[in-house]
Amino acid sequence: MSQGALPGFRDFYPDQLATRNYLMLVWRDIARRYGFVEYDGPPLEPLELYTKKSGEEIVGQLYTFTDKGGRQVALRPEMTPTLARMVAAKANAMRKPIRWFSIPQLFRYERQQKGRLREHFQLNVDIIGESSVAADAELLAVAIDIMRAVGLTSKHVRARVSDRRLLTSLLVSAGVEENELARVFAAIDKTGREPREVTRDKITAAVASEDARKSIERLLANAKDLDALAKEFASSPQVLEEIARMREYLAFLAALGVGDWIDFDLSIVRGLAYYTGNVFELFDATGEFRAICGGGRYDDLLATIGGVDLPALGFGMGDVVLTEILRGRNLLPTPVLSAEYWVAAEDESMLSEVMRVAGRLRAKSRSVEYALKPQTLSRQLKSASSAGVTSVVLLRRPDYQNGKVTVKTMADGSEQNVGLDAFLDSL
RNA sequence: GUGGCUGUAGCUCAAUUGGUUAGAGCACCGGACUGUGGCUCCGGGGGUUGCGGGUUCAAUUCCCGUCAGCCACCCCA
Repeated sequence: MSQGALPGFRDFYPDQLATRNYLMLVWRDIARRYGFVEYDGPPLEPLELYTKKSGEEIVGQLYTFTDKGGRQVALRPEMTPTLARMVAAKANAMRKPIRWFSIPQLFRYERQQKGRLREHFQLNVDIIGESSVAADAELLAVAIDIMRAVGLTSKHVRARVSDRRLLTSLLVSAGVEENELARVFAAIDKTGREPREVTRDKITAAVASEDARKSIERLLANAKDLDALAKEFASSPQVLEEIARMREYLAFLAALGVGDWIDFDLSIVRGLAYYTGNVFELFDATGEFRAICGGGRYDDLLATIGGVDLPALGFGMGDVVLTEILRGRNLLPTPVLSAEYWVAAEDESMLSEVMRVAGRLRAKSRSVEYALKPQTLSRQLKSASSAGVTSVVLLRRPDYQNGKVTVKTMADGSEQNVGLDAFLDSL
């Protein structure tokens, strides 16, 4: 075997690149429909851009090196810090809310596995400078509309939504102490993926109060039932306020036409520490794939990174998992990699005439191939056929001298003798 | 970082209890069907059996290591 790409990195052969381009086309189109504009930043950033937010431990998962100027640099593992910097630099000058999206290639030095490589392309969609619930609904609608655009339905994909403010108010109301919250969050985040006993053990370890633990049990039992939670914890005004916010969010999502994709699920917490409010994930309904997309509100992050205090929310959607799902469901379009026309000549000495005709077709924006070496007509047609062109423009010496060519449609073999000029004008 | 499974041509797979120059289909290139493709037939290129050691008269086949891939854990994009 010859050596391939580095582990976790991909070679994109033409058909694979066509798939990637297709996805990006959809991403750009849907983002555009929602009024988002595209930006980009450098793939290489100062290391401290990432350590400032996440601490030193993240360095182990970054591609880092010292450049020739002695700077510590890293290949970007996520886009948000770059976004924060760019927005912060011109925050005052920009109309709010800012609706930006980007499709960066991101890098992470980790053991690769299904749906997760060391490099991927990720759509990032962010709204900055708007704290209203409508913004949260708008953001999630973008992600769901992308699912629709690639042919997935609400049966295939579910959006699970929650809100850390709601979860926090519920836990506080249940009697969990401030300093216990983080560990309870972590335990709840894993609820769907590990046995109930493990979750219970973790909560027992994290929470001192017996009563609080019992409340958490009831809370988890009703994690997908907003009405039940409202009833159960009706004594807390804080909880009721948060539930009202969630109801408004769900109502807005319905108004945006994506209501049937949504499942309320309090156990969605998301690993990233910087989420402050609404959080959501998009999952394949069969559960055999990783999350397609994840995001939420991070109102404090811009102040931390960029030094500008603006509320913000966003999501990331990677190309790897989405491509796997679409391939599994046979929803990837067959890429068209063939030229439209093949110019052939009956007479092997007519190569320069072939070139002239090819040139005129190309000037008409048509994609054209022809045999680069002298070949029999039989061979040329064989090549044209295997190249997959839809039509062959055939030159015969006497006809061509009279300005005529034969246009052959490969699908049915039909031929038409036409004037070259008229044919070109018809394109 | 931990553990399990796997590794033969570009792809999908063969190769009798370890036994002679590792085969086939598809793909690719070319020829024939005497200058209009898709069919058919013929031929060709392409493998130090992932790599490195070991056991053996003999290793694709057994053992060890290593690399890579897949899966799970960890962690998250």
